[in-house]
Amino acid sequence: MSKAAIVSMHVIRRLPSYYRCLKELQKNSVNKISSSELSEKIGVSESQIRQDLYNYGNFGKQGYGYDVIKLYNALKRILGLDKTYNTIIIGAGNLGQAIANYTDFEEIGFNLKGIFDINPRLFKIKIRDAKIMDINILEDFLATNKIDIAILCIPRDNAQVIADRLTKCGIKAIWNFSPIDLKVPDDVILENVQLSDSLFTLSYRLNEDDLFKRIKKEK
Amino acid sequence: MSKAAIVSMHVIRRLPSYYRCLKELQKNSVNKISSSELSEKIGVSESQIRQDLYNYGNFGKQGYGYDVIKLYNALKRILGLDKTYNTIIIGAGNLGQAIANYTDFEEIGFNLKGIFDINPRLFKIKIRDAKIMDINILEDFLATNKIDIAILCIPRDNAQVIADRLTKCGIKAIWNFSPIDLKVPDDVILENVQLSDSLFTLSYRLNEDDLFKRIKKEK
DNA sequence: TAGATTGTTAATCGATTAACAATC
DNA sequence: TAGATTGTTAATCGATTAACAATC
Repeated sequence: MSKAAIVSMHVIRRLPSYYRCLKELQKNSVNKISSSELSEKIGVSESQIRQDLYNYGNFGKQGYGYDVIKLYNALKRILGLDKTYNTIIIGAGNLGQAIANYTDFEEIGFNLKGIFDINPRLFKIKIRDAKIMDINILEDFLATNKIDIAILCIPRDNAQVIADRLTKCGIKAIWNFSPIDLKVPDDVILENVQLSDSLFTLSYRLNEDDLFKRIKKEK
Repeated sequence: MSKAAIVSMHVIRRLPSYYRCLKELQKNSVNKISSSELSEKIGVSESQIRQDLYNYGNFGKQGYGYDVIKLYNALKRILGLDKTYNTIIIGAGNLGQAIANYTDFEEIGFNLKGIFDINPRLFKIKIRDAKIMDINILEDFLATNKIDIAILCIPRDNAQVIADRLTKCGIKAIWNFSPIDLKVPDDVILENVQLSDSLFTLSYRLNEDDLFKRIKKEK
């Protein structure tokens, strides 16, 4: 089991798109927005937007709507984006390197402190400010560096073993790109990005009409 | 709007983890599995597994359970993984290149036919079998090559324009990695992988306890 | 004050779980 | 035949939508 959230995950997963929208509005110097205008932009009902925000407090004014800057800052705080986080990447393959190179995350406060791999040929290579290190020194590294988030980009087979080592060292959040349903302790936050699951969902939907035509015929 | 699915997306998004599990079982030469055993492995209730499968037909035997190979093949077919797909990647930045290099997708039938970018310095570079080409020839390329899925890995600002060009050329499925809520015609399938949204959800959850302590205090 | 829009409760809808008859 | 487990309907639970009082 992974840590359970207080608010429904349905709500939580909508917050980033609210945040993205408010960020854009703010950039465009819009001062004010109503839930019905937001609804149109984001594709979520206005009722749901108000209901979602209601979980966290009152950010609007009756008869007026929401002050863009105020709501933007509220969402930023709610999402924990007013803080910074130290991260490490496990696995310096294509995906690991791509994420290491993706400077957008750095800009918003996710600071990459190191990369780990088993391949000695990669050791001492630097990706931006982060060294690629031997996975064998993982425990030592974590004992002397305060890391908030471990980003797992390794093949399926080793993923659970590495996850166990990470949580044993006190890592409290794993961003998992390995195609496996990891088991982590109750107090650890696990966020999965299953690229292949996403791709399979796409191929499913490309075929759904045909599938049901075939199912109908077979009856 | 993007194309609506026949079966609930809740069900569809569980199918890949069923598929992954059955693939593993098959590899380990397990012959038989019951919904309650599957439930334990996947972390979904046995009732839900039976209910989900029920959408697509009857794959088990009363008093016995499911034949692993039979259910595996059924899921493969349901997910459309018994076919092959031609893909292109738009955007040869870090993420685009990482996906291009990710041979796992190729092995299961997603064949990369080309990569497009605006940066002339990248043209003619090959990533595995796929050339990086000028985005200006996108329309020509699509007129002469049957492409099933476009993988969008470009910055936010151009994403909608490129999506419009793709759908105008008859592309019926977009796997979108750009951090933007794209608008596509009703008959186009849009599958989003919002990496930053996923990371924001993670930072939210790292802070949720504190957040609610603060909210409580403010009352 | 009148109009607008939030905050918040109540009603509805849909997804999940429970139950059990069918049947291997 | 007895035991087990699916297929399938019914009951429950939770999420979304609707409604409207509060109030700017």
